[in-house]
Amino acid sequence: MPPARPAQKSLQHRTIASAVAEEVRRRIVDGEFKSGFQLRQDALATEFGVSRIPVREALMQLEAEGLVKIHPHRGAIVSELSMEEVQELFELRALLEPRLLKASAKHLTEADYERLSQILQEYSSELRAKHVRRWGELNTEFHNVLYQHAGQPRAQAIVGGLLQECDRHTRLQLSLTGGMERAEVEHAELVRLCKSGKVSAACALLKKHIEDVGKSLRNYFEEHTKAT
Amino acid sequence: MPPARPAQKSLQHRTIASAVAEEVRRRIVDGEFKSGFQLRQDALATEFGVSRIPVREALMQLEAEGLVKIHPHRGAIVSELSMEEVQELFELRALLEPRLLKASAKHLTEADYERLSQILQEYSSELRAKHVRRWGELNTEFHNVLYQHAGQPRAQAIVGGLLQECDRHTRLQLSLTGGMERAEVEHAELVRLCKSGKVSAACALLKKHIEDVGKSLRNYFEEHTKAT
DNA sequence: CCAACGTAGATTGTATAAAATCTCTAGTGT
DNA sequence: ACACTAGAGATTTTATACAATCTACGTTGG
Repeated sequence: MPPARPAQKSLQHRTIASAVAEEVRRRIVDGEFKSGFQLRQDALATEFGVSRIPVREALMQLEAEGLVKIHPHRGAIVSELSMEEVQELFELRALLEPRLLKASAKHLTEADYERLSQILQEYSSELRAKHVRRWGELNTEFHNVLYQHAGQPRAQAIVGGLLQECDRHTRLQLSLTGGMERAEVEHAELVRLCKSGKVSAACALLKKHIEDVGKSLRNYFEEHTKAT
Repeated sequence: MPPARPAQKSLQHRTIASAVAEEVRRRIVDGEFKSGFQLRQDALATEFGVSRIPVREALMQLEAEGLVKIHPHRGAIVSELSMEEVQELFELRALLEPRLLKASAKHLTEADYERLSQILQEYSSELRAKHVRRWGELNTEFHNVLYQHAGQPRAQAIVGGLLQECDRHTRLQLSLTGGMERAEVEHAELVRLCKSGKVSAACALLKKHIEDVGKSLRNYFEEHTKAT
């Protein structure tokens, strides 16, 4: 058995590029890299102790996900979305996610419900306020478990990207306005409806849930731009 | 004014990677690279007279568009979609495109209608049968012109990728069953409805159009797998 | 004879270095 | 003073070379 490798940055992945992508993605979603921030290949490569090739590839992957915008010969920045564009993300989610749930709900297994319960429990444990990052991870997994049996891999991939970006832009507002508590009760209700076979009711709730979060975000934005 | 550059492969682009991406994309959409075909970095690099780095980046971009599937350490192949997955693409289009048209229709300018007419005319010129490739290009531009004023850049980007893949899988069937003629008359009708302000009727037609092409493709597929 | 192992060849992934492009500033001429 | 050009520095893009990984086939041992 070879001794554990030096563990460059505690990143163990199939390729260095994917490891870098994961770390940079985390920082963007967590808000460490804010909108408009310039991502310089050299700086990232030096920090991670790798060459610039895998960094470039990581940035390209993140651009495909929409988190980064690359201008040829001018570098990459964390993508800046207008409120209209963020609203569009929520509209697309409200359109796509109920479809996925409708197709997936009846195929959810006992093990799936078990995992969903675990997630809901971890939500309600008191450490939610402390670890906003963990909350986002759980939120993503929650949705992925719900949709995994829809048999619509393309739609699920699209929704995955949308979720990630929505999370990034919702995070601040969520933690300030108590949106997380509300999301929790709605998520629990969602699982209850699915479990009892009321699929169309679950889909309607899901759609409303997404639309409400979007509206809430816009209201928050408008008040704060009017004030200042 | 500098004399036209050597023009390595008559590809003039901002970066070599994007030029390679465009050429490989064309070959995939045109069917020169069929589903499952292995895209070897070295072979492509040699053919284009470039190094493997821009080829790698081109392949990554194509993977983001869904045309290529990359397996780490094992290379890239032209993505193989099951009929179910192709049907999913059409379902997503049927869901998204009417939305885009609804938002964009009322903002279409005189110049836009001019361009749409040009496209329709080139459709009906008799060279359609000869240049299936050109038909696909026109089809893509037709939809892009229609949706450009929707103010939904993300949705339009998604639809752009979907269109490309649908084209690739529809092309053979279209040219054999006379689907192109039918598409032409429906496209013309679509423009007429938009121009006369009947937006919701146009959206309904568009949705039906997309769904019908999907069904037609599935029927064609089922007959040909039963026969053999 | 069959299965597990290991090595050779091919292919991809990464590092290093050179080339191309962009940005910003200083200088030049009108 | 102002616009325009030239060039230096910084950054990205591409080429070349090396390392890591996978695949296939032959070998060995049971």
